[in-house]
Amino acid sequence: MSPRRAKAVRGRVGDDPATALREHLIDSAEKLLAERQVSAITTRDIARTAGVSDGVLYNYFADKHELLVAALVRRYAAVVAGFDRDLPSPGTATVEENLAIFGLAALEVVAQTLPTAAGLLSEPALLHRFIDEIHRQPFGPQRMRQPIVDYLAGEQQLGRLAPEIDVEAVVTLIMGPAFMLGFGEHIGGAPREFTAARIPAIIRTLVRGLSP
Amino acid sequence: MSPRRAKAVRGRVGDDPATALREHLIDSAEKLLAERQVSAITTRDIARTAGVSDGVLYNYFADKHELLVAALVRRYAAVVAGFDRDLPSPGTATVEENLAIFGLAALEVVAQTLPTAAGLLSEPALLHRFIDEIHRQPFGPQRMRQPIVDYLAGEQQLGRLAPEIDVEAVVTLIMGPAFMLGFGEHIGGAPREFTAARIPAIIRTLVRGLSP
Amino acid sequence: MSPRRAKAVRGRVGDDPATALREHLIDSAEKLLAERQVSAITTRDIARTAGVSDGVLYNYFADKHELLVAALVRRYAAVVAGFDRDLPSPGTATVEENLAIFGLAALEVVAQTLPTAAGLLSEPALLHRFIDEIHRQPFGPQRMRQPIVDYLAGEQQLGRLAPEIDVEAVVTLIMGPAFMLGFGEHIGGAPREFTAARIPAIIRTLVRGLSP
Amino acid sequence: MSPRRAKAVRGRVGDDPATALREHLIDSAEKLLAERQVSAITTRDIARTAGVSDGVLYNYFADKHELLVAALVRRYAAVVAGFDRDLPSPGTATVEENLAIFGLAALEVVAQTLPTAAGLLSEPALLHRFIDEIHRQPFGPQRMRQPIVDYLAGEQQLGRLAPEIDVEAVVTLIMGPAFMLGFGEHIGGAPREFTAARIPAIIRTLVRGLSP
DNA sequence: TATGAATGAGTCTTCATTCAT
DNA sequence: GATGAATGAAGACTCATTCAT
Repeated sequence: MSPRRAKAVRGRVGDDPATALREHLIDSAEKLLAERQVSAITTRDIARTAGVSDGVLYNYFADKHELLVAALVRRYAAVVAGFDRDLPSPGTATVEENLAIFGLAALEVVAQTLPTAAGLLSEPALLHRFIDEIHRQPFGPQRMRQPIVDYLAGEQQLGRLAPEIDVEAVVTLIMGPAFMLGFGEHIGGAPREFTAARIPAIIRTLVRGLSP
Repeated sequence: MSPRRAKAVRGRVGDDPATALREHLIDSAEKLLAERQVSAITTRDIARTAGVSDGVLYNYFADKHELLVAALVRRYAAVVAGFDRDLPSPGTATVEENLAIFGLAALEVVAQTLPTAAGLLSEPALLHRFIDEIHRQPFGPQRMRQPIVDYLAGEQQLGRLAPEIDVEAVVTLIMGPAFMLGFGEHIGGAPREFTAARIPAIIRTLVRGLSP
Repeated sequence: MSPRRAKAVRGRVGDDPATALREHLIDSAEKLLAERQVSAITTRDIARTAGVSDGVLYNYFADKHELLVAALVRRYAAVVAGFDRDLPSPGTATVEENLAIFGLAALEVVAQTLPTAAGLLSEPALLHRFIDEIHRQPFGPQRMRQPIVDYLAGEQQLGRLAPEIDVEAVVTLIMGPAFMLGFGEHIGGAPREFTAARIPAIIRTLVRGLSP
Repeated sequence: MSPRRAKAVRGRVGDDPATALREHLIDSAEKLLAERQVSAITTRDIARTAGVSDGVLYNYFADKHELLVAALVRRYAAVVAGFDRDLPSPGTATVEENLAIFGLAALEVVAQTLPTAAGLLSEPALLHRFIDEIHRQPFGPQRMRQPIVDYLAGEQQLGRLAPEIDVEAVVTLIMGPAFMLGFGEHIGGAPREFTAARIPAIIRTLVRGLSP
């Protein structure tokens, strides 16, 4: 009565059978996204990885890009979720230590995200569809800045941070360096230990300011 | 009797005839690099732009990538040279004003460089050849940091900057945000006026520090 | 317990349940035939239009072509039936007026039939199956000529038409131009008003003959 | 100095080498056009028939349709040229004999043209490009009617044809039946001898008129 | 018997690279 | 050395047909 299921997802349980393969395809695309550039992923690769035939993806997605966008969103969501874990709360430890944790977390995110994001820049059409989709989700670009903003506001209330500080500027001063170091990992091949080791000094400098 | 020269470079003087066409090809590739993504540049485009035949490039370069790497290096050099222009000297104006100028210059560089750099990340083979080449040149990644380092050291000697400051950290705190804002221009379509307007507050926050 | 019927034909009465769906599929295909080229009709289109699943058609027809042939035959029958309506009888009005009516009716038939017939020519296999089928029906190609033949014979008996006339030749002289004008509508985009306006002069010329 | 030529056209002389392959490709497409429906011709077929690689055609034509249009035009031109041969002049033989010759010539043209023309109806995009092109040529649809028009006008001046006759109507009365009989050859498989044998009676009927 | 997802051969088109001239 | 046409491997996408459920 129901149509047959693809071999690849047979035995999979707890799924709506109608969407099991759709999810499986997104999984496969996401997996490929983790190992290579978007531009190097063909529809055939995805089908092979998923263990299904070449044409299936068009039963679930309008075109290749639609599938890739779904995979990119899922990947982005996973990374963002990882970022949230183990972030410090206002009032604990010292501000400097806490901000260093934020910096390291941001570096981690950048390292995981950058290759994909950069590859996306080479595919304007795909990029725009991704942007549109991400803005429709509960996590836009502000999503990752918010935890830092909240933390900083908390510390200001506790008096551990100057009240007149421009919070958004601070966020950029924390994430920007992480961004740049992450780029260096990819472009220059700098190892993580090296880039991570730079964070504390950067944060300390930021906290103390430059004046004599 | 010397061998025939391509029409496109005939009449060019002061060059070793053997390398005139090579340079001309690099010029053409560089021009295209300024207009579009690496991945959108075909060998035919380059030949057309150069006004020469499709096949010549293989007389001077092992393959398309080798030519592109040469063009990327040249482009990088040009951008770096532009960065050097009009940078402030220690002791002039205020430190905050001067650092904002560095920040804006960095943003400019990032904006000009990022699409190309990002495109490069999509082509690992090309990327590595570029990296190898760039490290062989007098300007590695440190090349752009150096002017800021020099400026900061100068201000330290003048006593306008705390002597114990970690100069490298400051450089990252200036270039990192520029980096990130530049990325935002491409990913999010933020206009230059908007990103540039953020620089002063960022620099001010950096100069003052976060402590109450 | 009788086997399940497709949702789309449930509640349909007075049919052999076993053939209800078969007929419904033919209806749907015929509907599509009226809207677009045979070559532009997919099995999926038919299934969607019929409101049934993609696979059913293979329970009733050997393949797509068999279904299409059935639909083509039905469509042809409908068009021919339309042709019969409102044809003039011998002895009424004038012969010239009456033949113009036949000419216009033929033009109408051609206009409705040609795109489909032409599309059929593109698919030899389908064409031959259609031809075989149509010859098995009570209406072959002669079916449409007969009303004209009968009318002409009637007029001959009434003495309004020369008795020595080759009736089959006249039929071709009426339908042929209609055929050609109908083709012109499709190939050249000539509007119906234009082609229809040519019929009277053609008939008049035919009736009068060419001799001085 | 000049680039190599495709194996397939090597040794071909009297051609501009630059266009030899272009012509060869059109030839090959035209050949295929003579044996099967437009819709059944793939780019690969053309390349194979031409004895060249799959991609060449895109060096000479924007796309598949552009090549097919060129082949269609050439084919149409050849048929039209054939039509012109051996047409009778006013004043020779009898009008009836001469018009029969026109009728047979038209039948020949239709027989050669119809399958292709019909196939074209199934491909609207291609059809329109063909129409546009044909209207740009010295032979539009009027091209084949003109010789008949000229002949009829000549006979009118000689007094062998009634002066008040609608010449365009006569042309349609000659070509229309040829059209229809030609269709019958394809649809019904009627042999040429049979269809050709009908022409004289049709012409005789046309010349004499229907009145008693 | 009906379902509709899965299959996979086949289509047009692009482009880096080669090589006869 | 320069030319630029020829090559052919890929890539995204369509759709008639099958078949597990």
